[in-house]
Amino acid sequence: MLNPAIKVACSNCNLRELCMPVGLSEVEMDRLDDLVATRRKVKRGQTLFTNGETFTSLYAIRTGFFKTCLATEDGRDQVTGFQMAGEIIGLDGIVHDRHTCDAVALEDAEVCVMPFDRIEELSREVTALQTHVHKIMSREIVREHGVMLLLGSMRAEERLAAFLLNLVQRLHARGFSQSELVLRMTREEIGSYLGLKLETVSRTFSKFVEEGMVEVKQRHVRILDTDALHALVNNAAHSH
Amino acid sequence: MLNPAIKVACSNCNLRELCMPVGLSEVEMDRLDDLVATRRKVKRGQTLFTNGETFTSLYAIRTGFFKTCLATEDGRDQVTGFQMAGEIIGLDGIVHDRHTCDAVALEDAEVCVMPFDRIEELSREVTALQTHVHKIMSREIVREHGVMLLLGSMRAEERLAAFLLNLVQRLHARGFSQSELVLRMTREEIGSYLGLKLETVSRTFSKFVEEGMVEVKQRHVRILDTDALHALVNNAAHSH
DNA sequence: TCAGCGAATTGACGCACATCAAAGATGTTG
DNA sequence: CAACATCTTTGATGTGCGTCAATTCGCTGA
Repeated sequence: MLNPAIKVACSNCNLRELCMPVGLSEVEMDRLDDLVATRRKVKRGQTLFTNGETFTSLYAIRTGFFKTCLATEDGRDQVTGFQMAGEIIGLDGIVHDRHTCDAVALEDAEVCVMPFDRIEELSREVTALQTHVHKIMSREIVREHGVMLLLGSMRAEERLAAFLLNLVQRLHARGFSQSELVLRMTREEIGSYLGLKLETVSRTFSKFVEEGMVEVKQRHVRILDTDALHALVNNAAHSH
Repeated sequence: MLNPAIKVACSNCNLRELCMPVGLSEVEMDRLDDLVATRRKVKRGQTLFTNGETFTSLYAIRTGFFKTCLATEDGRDQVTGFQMAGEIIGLDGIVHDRHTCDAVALEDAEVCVMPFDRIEELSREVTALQTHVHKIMSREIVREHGVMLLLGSMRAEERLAAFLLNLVQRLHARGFSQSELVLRMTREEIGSYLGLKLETVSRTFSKFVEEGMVEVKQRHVRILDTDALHALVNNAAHSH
């Protein structure tokens, strides 16, 4: 630690528990510090990587907020996820050594660049890292299952409720409020993620406000009745 | 190969190129033969694993056809995928050492059971296997991105067209016809996967038949105009 | 302070798909 | 081969969300 200002290692990073395996020996931890080749800043609106680009690295988000989205030739556009500090992005590129979606910063951001060949090399030697990589990928698969459930079987209110609860839950895990959040994305981006049009997102917010479940002021959201939101998601009041 | 009737190894398996890495040395191939602990038969309608069950192994499908589905307490049910010979299932279980969905055989099936600890152990030593495992998981992530696009932005006809094209393409890769297929799942299961009701699936099939794009006799489907189906998927004729 | 602009809200209307219902086809079992 | 359960098709009707359009809000910069 001669010069902490320059060498900022994973072992000192306060996001460590989110990105890295836990319970490492000191030796292992030292080795993992080599995973991060460089840092990279991405300005709001800029892309971290884009569809078609050669895949070389995974990225751990240090600060900022991203969306990943799929754009098809015919002009369809689907947001496939929103990622925040401590989360890993770029996994889509592994299959074909080429990214298959765009990662766009929704606010000024900084990421740790982890060359994938280095990850593979190290995870052959550090079992905890190997397991960790597998779990990260599996977690992403399970998350997407949840999105499929949402898109395939929920109504607008249920989708938005699930979305809000998921966001606060993740923010809370990072030390933020359980009930207050600032949306980094537009109504249109929320809509794309949830398979809804922006007007529907807006109307659904308004409905939640009318019913006293949340307060909404532009992108500032305060959740007043978490239970009611949970009930919405779980009760599938489709019923007959 | 003293007793090929008993010891049926990956190295002899005709699905090898689908399940296993390619370009292995003979030594490596021999080692990979140890991956498969046992075989397991699953009768039609039976589950290979279920939500909540402890995760121990990945499964390579030898014969048969599976669906994976998520069931929520409140009675929602979402088919998250259909899997055929040569495909790997069980990846969802890795994160929490517990499966998060059900895998149900849609016809009598047989799978190769590959204990995951053994996979991890071997892939620390055989680089090609390590890469392969990563690619399989990444492929699943990318596939799910595609499903999100489908569920989030396509209309019924587009969804069904995409579904049929995907199925024949995978079947073709396994040596079957490019234009004929037998659906192993019900209209309801197709609907669940596509975020539609079974009646809509049935009606959409009927529409395709009227327009001369396919022939449908119950579960037997013959594709008459592949290009028309592709056009449906790509043209996003939402337009204005 | 005000102009300008993208984002968000709200309303009116239409449509794609869901829902409800009934009949027909298929295959399984005794 | 009859009897039954399951799956599929088709029709009639309803509705949640999309579409189109007009304001309104709130930020940014001159």
